[in-house]
Amino acid sequence: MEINAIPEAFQTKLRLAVLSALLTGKKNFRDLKQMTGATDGNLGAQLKKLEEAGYIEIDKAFVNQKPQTSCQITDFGRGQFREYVELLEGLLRQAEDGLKD
Amino acid sequence: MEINAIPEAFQTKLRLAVLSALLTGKKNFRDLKQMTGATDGNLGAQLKKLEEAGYIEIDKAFVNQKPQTSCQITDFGRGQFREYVELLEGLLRQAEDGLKD
DNA sequence: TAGAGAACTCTATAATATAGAGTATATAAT
DNA sequence: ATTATATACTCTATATTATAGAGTTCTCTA
Repeated sequence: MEINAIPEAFQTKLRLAVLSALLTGKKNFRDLKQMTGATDGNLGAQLKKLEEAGYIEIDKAFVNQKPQTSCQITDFGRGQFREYVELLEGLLRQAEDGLKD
Repeated sequence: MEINAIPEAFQTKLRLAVLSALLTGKKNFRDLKQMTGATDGNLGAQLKKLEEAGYIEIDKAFVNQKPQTSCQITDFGRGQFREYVELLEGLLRQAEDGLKD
């Protein structure tokens, strides 16, 4: 991953918060809404973007007679997240190793 | 730092690229323009935002009879960068420690 | 006095995040 | 049967913000 080509997934609070939440396991729409404080419309829109980009999978089903949308991060999404963190770590390390000026 | 309150500085390719570049030392306007591929107007605008937010310091002087704008990251900026990386590292670690589902 | 280079400022446009209203679907209550 | 309720949308309008690009300022040089 290049610093000049950071994926859009990491470029808004909301998408990043969703991905972060999903790192630790499946979450449903309701959970994500509560965790992020997003409105329905916005959350739906951003989830769709993350899905289209291959970062998450969305599974729709009826649970206890209620519709339930459950989301999970894909291997790709997890990998991209790791790469992103490693990129930033690398930059920080470089800087702290004293390559100043 | 909270996942729901990621600073704006980290929310666009350009600002993040500028901060990254400055981590390893001072850079002037020209350097940053070349490194990021940004246009004058856009770079100027984003530098201003970073400065207003206290992430960078901008120093204007004449060098070799030419105006030279040199930018450096502040301690605050560096600290925020580190916090941001640590936040993401923490999330990743949590996830990899097997707190799945 | 004209020209060139650097680094803007300003403004218009484009892109996109967000809010909120309305909608579909399935079930439960009356 | 009809109405109500919950969930999770879709759609559209608005607000925000990044970006491009033209024009401007400042200094020096020829």
